[in-house]
Amino acid sequence: MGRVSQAQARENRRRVVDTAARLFRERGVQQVSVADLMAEAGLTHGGFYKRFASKEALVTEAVGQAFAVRAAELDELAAREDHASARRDFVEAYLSPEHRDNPGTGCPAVAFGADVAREDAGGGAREPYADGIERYARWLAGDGGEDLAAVSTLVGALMLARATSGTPLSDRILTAAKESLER
Amino acid sequence: MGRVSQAQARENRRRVVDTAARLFRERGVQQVSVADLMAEAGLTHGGFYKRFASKEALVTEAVGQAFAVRAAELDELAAREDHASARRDFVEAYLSPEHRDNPGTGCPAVAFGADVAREDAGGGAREPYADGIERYARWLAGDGGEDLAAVSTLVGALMLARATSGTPLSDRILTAAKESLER
DNA sequence: TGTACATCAGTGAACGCGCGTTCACTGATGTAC
DNA sequence: TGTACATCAGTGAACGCGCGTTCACTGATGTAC
Repeated sequence: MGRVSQAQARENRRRVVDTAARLFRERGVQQVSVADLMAEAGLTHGGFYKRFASKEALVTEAVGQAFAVRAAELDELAAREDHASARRDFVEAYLSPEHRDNPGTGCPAVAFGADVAREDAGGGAREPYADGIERYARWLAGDGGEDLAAVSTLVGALMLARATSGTPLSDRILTAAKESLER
Repeated sequence: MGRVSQAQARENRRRVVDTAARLFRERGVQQVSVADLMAEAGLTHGGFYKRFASKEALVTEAVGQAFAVRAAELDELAAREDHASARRDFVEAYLSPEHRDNPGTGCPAVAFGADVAREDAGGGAREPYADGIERYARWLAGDGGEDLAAVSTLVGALMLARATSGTPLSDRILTAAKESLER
């Protein structure tokens, strides 16, 4: 193939991170090989280590990227309507069957939770993860405080709904959490 | 070593399941090899397939076993005091730093959540998992109903506290969820 | 109760496979003049 | 502006390793008589 322009190289790298952010959330970090990932991004696996120090380094970037996209969505929602409406719309979308069934573009806190929890304390993904959670909590409170209980309810309900997906319990979890948060 | 008595064989099998229930929760299913597991149970890996159809089948048993132990603990707690006190004690213990820091003997809903969510809908672990969640929810309600929102808050807070463990945010999550559930 | 033998729990080496990572190579891009 | 050459993004084969699983074997247990 030969050398590729610097602009194209940057674009390729960006596409690898975006693809990782999606695939890691869909299947879990362990179930996505470097070769899978690169193929999905339209490249071969050999070049991976020209751009990333290791698979683990990519995980850190993918976590940061996924949270950054989410933060932008939250800001956009907040800009469009008053806080109470924005919060209601967000909770509604978060606890919807669509969100449950599409982890690839969904909440990084749920999708990366187990992986980050098992990473050693020194692992790089813990920092963007914690920042993302704080941001969720402040956004939900809306008054400068942080609503960490609401974040817990949202995240827990989505994880449980996914783990029980296919059983009638799954929808009941989403509904119960929604009612509890809109009270 | 030669043949071992039937009683000893049953005991060995039980120890493998118990060890799996602990190690899978501590490190995650993928990070525990069959050889690791058998060594930790004091056996060699070769005999594994005399007792289990596959590693996946053991996961299903380990999930069921972990939830069964938890259910027994809940029943014992409920037998000792009135529902309000039992619930308060349970929430307190569930959202403690000790529980956060000891996943091996802790809540299976959190430890197995990601693995069960990614298992195909036909996977065997989904059923014991969903049963375990229903049991939590009914126990927390105490009146014949089910408090799925409270389960979501508990599970979400524990997962987030583990993923942010080592940062000051982790303790704040536990405290916020506790206050929200004791209101 | 004692003996002979079949059973089978557990052993340890081996298998095939996929993974993360490395590396020599290609050839278009970027740059020095 | 045009030319010569150095750079380096991406390729594809190869590496070592660990994993889930299989299997021939050992020898104490269990049982038929």
